[in-house]
Amino acid sequence: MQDQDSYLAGYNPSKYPSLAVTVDVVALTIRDAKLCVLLVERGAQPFAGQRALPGGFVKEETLDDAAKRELAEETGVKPGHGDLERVHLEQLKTYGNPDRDPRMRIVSVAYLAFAPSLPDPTAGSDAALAYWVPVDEAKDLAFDHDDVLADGLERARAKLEYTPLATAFVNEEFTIGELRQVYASVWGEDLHAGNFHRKVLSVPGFVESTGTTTSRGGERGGPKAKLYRAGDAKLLHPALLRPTREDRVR
Amino acid sequence: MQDQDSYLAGYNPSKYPSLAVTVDVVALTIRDAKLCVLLVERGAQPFAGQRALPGGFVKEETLDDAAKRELAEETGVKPGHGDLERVHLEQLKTYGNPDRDPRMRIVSVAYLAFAPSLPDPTAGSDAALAYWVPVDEAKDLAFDHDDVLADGLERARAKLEYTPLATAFVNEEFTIGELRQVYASVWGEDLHAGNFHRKVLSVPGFVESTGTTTSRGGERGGPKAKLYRAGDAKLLHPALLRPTREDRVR
DNA sequence: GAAATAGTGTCTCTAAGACATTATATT
DNA sequence: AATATAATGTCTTAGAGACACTATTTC
Repeated sequence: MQDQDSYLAGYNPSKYPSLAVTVDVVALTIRDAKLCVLLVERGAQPFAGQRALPGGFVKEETLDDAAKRELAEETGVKPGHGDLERVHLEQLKTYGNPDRDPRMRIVSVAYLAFAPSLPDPTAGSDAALAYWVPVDEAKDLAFDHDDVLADGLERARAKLEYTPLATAFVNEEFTIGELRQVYASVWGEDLHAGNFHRKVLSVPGFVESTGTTTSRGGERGGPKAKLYRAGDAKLLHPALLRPTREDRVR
Repeated sequence: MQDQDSYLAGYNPSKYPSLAVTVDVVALTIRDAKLCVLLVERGAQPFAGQRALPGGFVKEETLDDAAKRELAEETGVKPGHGDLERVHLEQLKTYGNPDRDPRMRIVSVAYLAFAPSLPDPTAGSDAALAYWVPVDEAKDLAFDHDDVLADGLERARAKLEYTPLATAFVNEEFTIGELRQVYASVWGEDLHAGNFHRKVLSVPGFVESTGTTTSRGGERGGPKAKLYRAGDAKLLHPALLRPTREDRVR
């Protein structure tokens, strides 16, 4: 065996088979009350015609910056643009099985992004073949991206429970109903409107009132709703737990 | 911009500065009621004389296997040995800042290991300079390992709340008091014995009774304790939350 | 008016935590 | 005997969820 010291001192890069590090991004947004993921279409082998998560090589930059850059490139939204400022980005997991890419060894650091509804990438960007796909239609992705997406979805579902990240899916000002729709879309099950409302307002720092209301009621009736913005809490306490499902526990 | 397809097709490894992928392991155990981490001593520059997390280059193997191998090498416990079978290992986070190693770009995939008390590495292994250190004495580590350790500790503390992983720190058969000591050591605060006892037994699948008891009572008195083993739950429901601290929330 | 939604009220049940108590073992 | 620990009991309070209800808005 070698300790960290000796293997670093004796390392000669040319002795090792070449290896690359990429970032892949599971970018999630909500469109039409459905949770959607950003996918790109592959043109060439391997996996030609299949869809994949957006990603690319890591350059002379931090991993976080590489993920930000890839997301900006694929969505066609320039960094610095207001829309991207509000995107939450966090590292998800790293995938490095030797056979995950048939051509060479590629270690991919996956990121998870939560975004409010963003413009369609195809409109006015150089990301010709990127688009938002409802997550339940995102199957048979290239490489091991089915696994990456599944891990990203589970992380997103769990994070809604104990962090205020649901606010990353809505506009800066939002109604409690819109927030509830985020939970329903991500968790895939409806929540009781009354209880949800009371619960959200009772968690310290989750949301704070703007003092204003929407200019009109719901599309099919209902009163004007009060508007809120994200509060200063980093963790929800007490948490907002998913309806218990026995099969998640064992 | 490039989509994943074109950059892979056009990639020529020799064009890029060389880059290596390593795994580093935050291996935690409990010794003397204190949470300890496995560290190795560095002999050469950079960071000579400082301590670091055990780790090494990823070979022709999965990342998980690389972490298992490194842990076995540094602890001097052979894979296949009973002790290592019970070690819980999970991926923690990947660290890839361009300047984290002064010599070349190294992307390190950190792993987190929970182990029952293992033999001292120095005794009878080739890991001459590895030893267990109480986590509050593990400061000024080499590279960015202070950050890695901090992330690992926070992950461990959080995981005790909603998973049965505390059982990975104790023997196959254990008493409720031993389990409580794990929580106290990892969280750094004492727990109320009576309430903890009732709580653990009330969570379905957390522990199951062996029907036996310890052969003698506590060192300083007290009745023989019933023995338990880990149950089949993968998640604790309801969770065993840390005593609330306001500063964790904002 | 019919229908939908916002927001509140009420009730029940579970669970957390403070604290007390009993039993059993050790030195 | 003194002390420590295991295990259980009791009480209070917070919170989750079911459900009802009112008010307000749209079509």
